[in-house]
Amino acid sequence: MLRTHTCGELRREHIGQTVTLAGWVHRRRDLGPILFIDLRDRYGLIQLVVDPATTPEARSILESARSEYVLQVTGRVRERPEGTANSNLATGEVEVEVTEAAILNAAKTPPILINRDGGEDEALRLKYRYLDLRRERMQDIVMKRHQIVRFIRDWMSNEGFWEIETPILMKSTPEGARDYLVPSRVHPGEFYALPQSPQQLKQLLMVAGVDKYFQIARCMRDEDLRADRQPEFTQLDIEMSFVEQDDVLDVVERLMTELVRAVTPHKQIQSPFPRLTYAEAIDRYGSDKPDLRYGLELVNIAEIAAESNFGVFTNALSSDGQVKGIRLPGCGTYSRKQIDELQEVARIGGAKGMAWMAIEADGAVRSPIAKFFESAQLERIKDVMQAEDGDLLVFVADEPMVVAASLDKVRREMAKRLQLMDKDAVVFAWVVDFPMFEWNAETENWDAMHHPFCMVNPEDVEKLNLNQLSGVRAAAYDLVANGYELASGSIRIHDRAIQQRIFDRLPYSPEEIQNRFGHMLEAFEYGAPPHGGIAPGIDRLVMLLVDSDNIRDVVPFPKTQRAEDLMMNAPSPVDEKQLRELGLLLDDRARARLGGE
RNA sequence: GGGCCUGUGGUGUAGCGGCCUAACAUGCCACUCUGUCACAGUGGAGAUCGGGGGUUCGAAUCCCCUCAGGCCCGCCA
Repeated sequence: MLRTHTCGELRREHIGQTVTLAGWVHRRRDLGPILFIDLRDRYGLIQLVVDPATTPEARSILESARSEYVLQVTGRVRERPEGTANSNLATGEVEVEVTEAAILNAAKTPPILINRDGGEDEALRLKYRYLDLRRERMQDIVMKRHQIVRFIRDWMSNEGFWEIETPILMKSTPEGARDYLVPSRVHPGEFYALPQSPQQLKQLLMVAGVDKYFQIARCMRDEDLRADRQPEFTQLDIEMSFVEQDDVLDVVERLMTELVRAVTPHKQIQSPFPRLTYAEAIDRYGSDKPDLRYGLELVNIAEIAAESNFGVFTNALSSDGQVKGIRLPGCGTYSRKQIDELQEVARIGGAKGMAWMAIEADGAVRSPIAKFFESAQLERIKDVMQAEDGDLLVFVADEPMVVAASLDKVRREMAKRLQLMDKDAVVFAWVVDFPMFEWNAETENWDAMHHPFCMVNPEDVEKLNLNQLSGVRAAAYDLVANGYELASGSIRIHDRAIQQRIFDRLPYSPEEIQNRFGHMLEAFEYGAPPHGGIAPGIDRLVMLLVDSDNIRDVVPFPKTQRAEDLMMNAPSPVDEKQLRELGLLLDDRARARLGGE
């Protein structure tokens, strides 16, 4: 070893010992003859003192040491002189008097400052990610992520789950997300797909009698990125046999509760987790992943709106639409400009406009649409929305999904502006009873909302038979927390007949079904146990627990919004020879692009 | 595919038609300094303002195109 101790571990009890340390120059304070260096490693900082009076040799070696140089030093740990202790440092009561020093490696001046946090253009941080990761904040996140994953592995193992690896080279499944494809050299013209999730394999493991499976599984989806979405991400993949919905929820609820208490004890969580149906979540919050740290619930004013003379409201209602509003406490003094900004927020959700009523301090209603309402109707609106003097009421009238999406956007934006989110609260909730089918306007077909192996709610089997697909609920559930979808799962179909009835409703021909799912259907004929599972997203969980609102913070080597790795420069062109081996040719568009660069 | 925001010495910002021969902070270099800890002090180097085109007597500043990063819509079973 090049060291006897780490920089962060030295304390009073080491006083008098001769130690050898290795680390990076965090900061250098040259007072002329005497030189102080803060030496840094993963474990912390320690102050080195280099005094030419006692060790002229070491002093001259370290003369050239600059930020981020890698040093090895030997010296005696001693108490700092009276009055010079630094209480900001864990090692602040001691220092190391250097007697021997070696520069293990010099360093160019780094493009980002390791000893100062953030602020740079993120592209620069990503290009020099190995430097960014040296910073205290990033090291804390990397460590926290390790602790979380380690806790999960131990906990799941103790509960009797087996961790089992599944292939990365998989079969393409055209439904769902776009696959990342890997060409086969042995079979030119054929492709593997990287897994979007180990969904089918974990179900097959249940058929195999594994009973309780988990995996810290990497998943890849070739879809566009968001602040909480990377093209590759990590899931805690779970599957269990002979279980019902409550059994799966119970496992995850206990895991999450114990995990948060163990790893981030400063976070407040409530237990048991509240449960909302999908319909209730959409109705009250306009979202299937509501942030329950604050209220600002959606209120239906259809009854009153229907009696008004406001055409936008009455027209929406007469064409199966809704009229809903949100009460924004204390925002009655919003200026025209502030309201316009909010309208822009509502438009992002698809609304064509946003009506508003400001309640003045004396209770009077100030609103461009007030003239379409009788004063008794205005009072009823104030009443159902529980409006108080000084509030602002905003309304959207449109088809239900647009009302939900717009008011969800407004609700989230206002929670931010009014600072209603408690940073140290993690409010988990279960969203249950998801619809089984989703109308796809583009293909004009019904798609499986979760996936086609998802169990139908037994109460809705009759609707399935009658082909009333919009009302069929699935035994599918999500775990949400602070406005994020944290996990998604379902009880699966183990009954071949019901499975067939689901496939009958989906836009697949018998040949397609055989081709895509034949192996699953065949497996299910050999005694598949009733089973179900769920998959919490590790990245989002870490985000939540380290107070980050960006997934790139919690992924050591993330990709940009255009799915590039700025450090490695991936993706990149490959040799003609590699393409030939795989039987691949670039088309004109691809060649023009590469030639033009 | 679309909307919005950002891009000025190494880094972060200011400047938003002529006062810019581009300012400030920090970092970097040199010198002084024996108890600092974001050391201090003095001096110095360093950017033609993401790139291209245009408008103008004059462009970092206005317009168009383009590149890069971000947020969002679509997409994400």
